[in-house]
Amino acid sequence: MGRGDVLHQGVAVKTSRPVALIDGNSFYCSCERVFRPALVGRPLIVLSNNDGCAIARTAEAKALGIKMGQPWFEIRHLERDAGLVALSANFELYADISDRMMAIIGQFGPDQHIYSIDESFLFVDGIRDNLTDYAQQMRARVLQWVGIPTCVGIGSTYTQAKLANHVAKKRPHWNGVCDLTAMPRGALATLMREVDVGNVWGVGPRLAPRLRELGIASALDLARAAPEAIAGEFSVVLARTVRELRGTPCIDLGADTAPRKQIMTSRSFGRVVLDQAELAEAIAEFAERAAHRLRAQRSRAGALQVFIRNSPFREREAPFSAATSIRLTPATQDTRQIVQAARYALRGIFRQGVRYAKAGVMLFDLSSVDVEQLELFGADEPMTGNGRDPQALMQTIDALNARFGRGTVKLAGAGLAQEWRHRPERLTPAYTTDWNQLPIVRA
DNA sequence: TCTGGGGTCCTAGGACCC
DNA sequence: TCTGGGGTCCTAGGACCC
Repeated sequence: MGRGDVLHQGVAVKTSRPVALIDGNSFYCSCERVFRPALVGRPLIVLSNNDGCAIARTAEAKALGIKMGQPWFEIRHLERDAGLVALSANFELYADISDRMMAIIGQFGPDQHIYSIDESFLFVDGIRDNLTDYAQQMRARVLQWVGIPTCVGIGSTYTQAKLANHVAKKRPHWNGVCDLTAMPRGALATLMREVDVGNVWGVGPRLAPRLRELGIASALDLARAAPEAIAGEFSVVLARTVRELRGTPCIDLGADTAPRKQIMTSRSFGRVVLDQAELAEAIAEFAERAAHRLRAQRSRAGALQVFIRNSPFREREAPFSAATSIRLTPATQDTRQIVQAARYALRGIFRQGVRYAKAGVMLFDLSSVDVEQLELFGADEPMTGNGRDPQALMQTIDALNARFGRGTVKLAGAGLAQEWRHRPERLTPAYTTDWNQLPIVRA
């Protein structure tokens, strides 16, 4: 337990502090609009990695009835019929704009928790201003400095802040900021009664119908349920949500610097893959990328999993999905060993005649490289500067790729043609991260 | 009919999040 | 014809131990 913690019914919880959740409106779409202002006011969506489905929609696109995750082929007629604009996801751009946005928000308080590419929690205790005014200053600065419109929700817990943010987004009269901590009890109850239980953070599409069957239909109903009963009927996780809705902090988001516990690289293919050799190329590529991300967080992997599958959407094909895990002993961060292990795993699960649509490699049992671990019965010597250090080769490859661009140096096994790879067709330039793609501004 | 009583560790799968 | 890619935590059940 740290400072500021208290014991609550035998459970350590944080004492309540007002916390704000700031997030970008239709974040990916807003990033695109920064560099193409002509898109402002038009219905716009950003498509998933495979140009497969909509993963971000502007208000105008939502008004056309486009759902989150809706397949592109179902809505592409709107391009012609309703002036819809669809762009391929430009994650390089979004990540860079996210960094800038988060840095600005961080100027408004020392205790910021970046939760996703477009969301961060910021503790706002000790602010002398009215919190709504403070949040409006934050929105104004983010909008002016990076061009991203945002909304802010403020509550006594993360779950309340999420609820407030949801309300701020949905109801224009809040003007983008909703502060639950400033509301009288009665007004808070009225507001929570109007929020569907399915919109509560932590209640997904499985739990919401089960809750409604029990007569728990709104956020208020859930807040008024007995946590013990909820824990029994559902889970301790949902019971925490109940307590959080009531204003008792129960969720610990952990440190932003904590390394990932698993690293996955997977892709749907641009076309059907039948051939084992081609599948092996893709697996090698995924393993190489996963290994790179592994080294970036200074970890080793103690195990690896490979999975392959056909499309779950093709009804005339029997569903096929196969996966296998193998141990990496000793744990490694060497691309060559990881690729070799992944190829070996593939040989164990490959089946001829399947029309493969997707594959992936997952690394887990991760441990820090900063803790030296030798194999108990192995002949390993500690890796010192004797010129044969495998880590040195990996560092050199990573450094070359960092300097000259991803894929400059890679293992031959990943293939050069990569016909399985999907080529995005509607990709905007890397406006902010590539000298050759900087937008030209004429005075 | 009756068939111990704890523990721990691991894994697969389910729920959620963005 | 065409349907994303990451992550987290928790639970239940089996293997195994004494």
